[in-house]
Amino acid sequence: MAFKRYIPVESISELTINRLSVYLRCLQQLEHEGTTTISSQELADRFHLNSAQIRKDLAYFGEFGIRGVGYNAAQLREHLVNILGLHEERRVLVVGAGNLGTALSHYSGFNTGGFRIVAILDSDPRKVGKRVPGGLVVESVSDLTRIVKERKVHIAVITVPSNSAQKVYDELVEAGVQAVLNFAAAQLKGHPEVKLKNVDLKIHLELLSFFLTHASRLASVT
Amino acid sequence: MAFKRYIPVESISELTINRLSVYLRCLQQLEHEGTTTISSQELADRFHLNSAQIRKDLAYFGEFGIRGVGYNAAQLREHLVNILGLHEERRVLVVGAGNLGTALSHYSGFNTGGFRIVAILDSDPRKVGKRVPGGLVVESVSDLTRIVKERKVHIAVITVPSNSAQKVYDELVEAGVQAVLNFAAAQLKGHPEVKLKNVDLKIHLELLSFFLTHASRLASVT
DNA sequence: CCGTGTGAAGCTGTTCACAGCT
DNA sequence: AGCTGTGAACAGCTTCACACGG
Repeated sequence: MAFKRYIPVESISELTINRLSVYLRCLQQLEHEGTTTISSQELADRFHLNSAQIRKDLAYFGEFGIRGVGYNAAQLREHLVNILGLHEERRVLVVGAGNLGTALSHYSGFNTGGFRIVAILDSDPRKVGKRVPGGLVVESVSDLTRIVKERKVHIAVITVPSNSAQKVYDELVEAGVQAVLNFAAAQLKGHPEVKLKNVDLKIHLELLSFFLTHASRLASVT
Repeated sequence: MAFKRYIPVESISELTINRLSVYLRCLQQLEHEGTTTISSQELADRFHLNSAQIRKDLAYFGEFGIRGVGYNAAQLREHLVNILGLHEERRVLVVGAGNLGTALSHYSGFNTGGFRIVAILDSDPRKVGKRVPGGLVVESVSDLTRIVKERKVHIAVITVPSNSAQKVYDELVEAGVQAVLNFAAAQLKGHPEVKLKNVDLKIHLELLSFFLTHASRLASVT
């Protein structure tokens, strides 16, 4: 572990972790622009963040700045990569070769910066054997357990219809994946030892719809 | 407006609105199973929510329950549809016919329950004119303004590369869209009168990576 | 008697403001 | 002199617990 951890991980909020990802993106952009040193205030002004919050978020993991100066951009980026565990390759399996699964399997964000999609599965025999954009060939969901074990899958992404999501989830856990990202609108249950993150894309549209309906004066967010 | 609003919309948190979407999904499932009446406690047990929070969230918008009994599932669903503004059709435009844009344009969640994708645009002449799964034909981004006006687009979804996101966003605002859902990893700025929601899919993978790295004892989350 | 609706309490997350280091 | 790191104040969100109405 390249950084000192000051407090137990369990007590760090997901909000903080998500912001670390944001800071990482900001630093990558700044470095790309040639910035070498940046203060929390500059970072905040540039990306509409709060400087105290940046300092507090970082303080959970160590002292990365120099008082009176600021942070070394490259160094801080490296620290964030380590904190987020992006220095080691994470092998990702996509289950469900529908629209979303196919898109994610060759979405650049899912094949860079520490992540690599190692397989895409589907239960539909007509899809199995077809090559998806990005180069992977769809494999059968009946080989799920074998593939998870052989390719040492860390993270599984579920993009199957909601009525088969629970079954897939149970198989994934049984096969030994360590974390699951679920895009199906289903309430998955039963395995507290595997980190599960549910993402509902429709919720964002419904939020916007709410604001359109009630807009007297609107405000930007996120 | 079919419901009474008790407090100003501006003071209702996005967290509450997002939960209303969740409650709506739960009710749809319950109705599908034949449930007609449900208490906040049952709803909470069934979907791992907090009953007081359900009641409080609903209380922002009216009194929908019957004391001593609970809520009528169909009625409450209808109220939520009204609150979220899903009773009127929302016309959605997707800008960017890459992997994600194409997937979203025929993702069922984006073409049901009040939403309808009316066009998908791209700047690449090789993509323009091609039919994407779902039936839409890719149109040129140079027709953006005309399409937004003619088809009365309410919501735009940005799935273009991050370096062209700001340009697209500015054009969309200029053309008169009312809300924007941005999937590009870019800090969009300049138009507080248009509701903007940023979604970063990679952030979820990075969160999972963090937990894999630091897992001593893991916990499930949403 | 039971479950909603809601003030009040408790908790979590954010921001302030400054001591301390460079 | 200036910016980090951080306790303390503040704000916002969640949960409790019970009065009230059906």
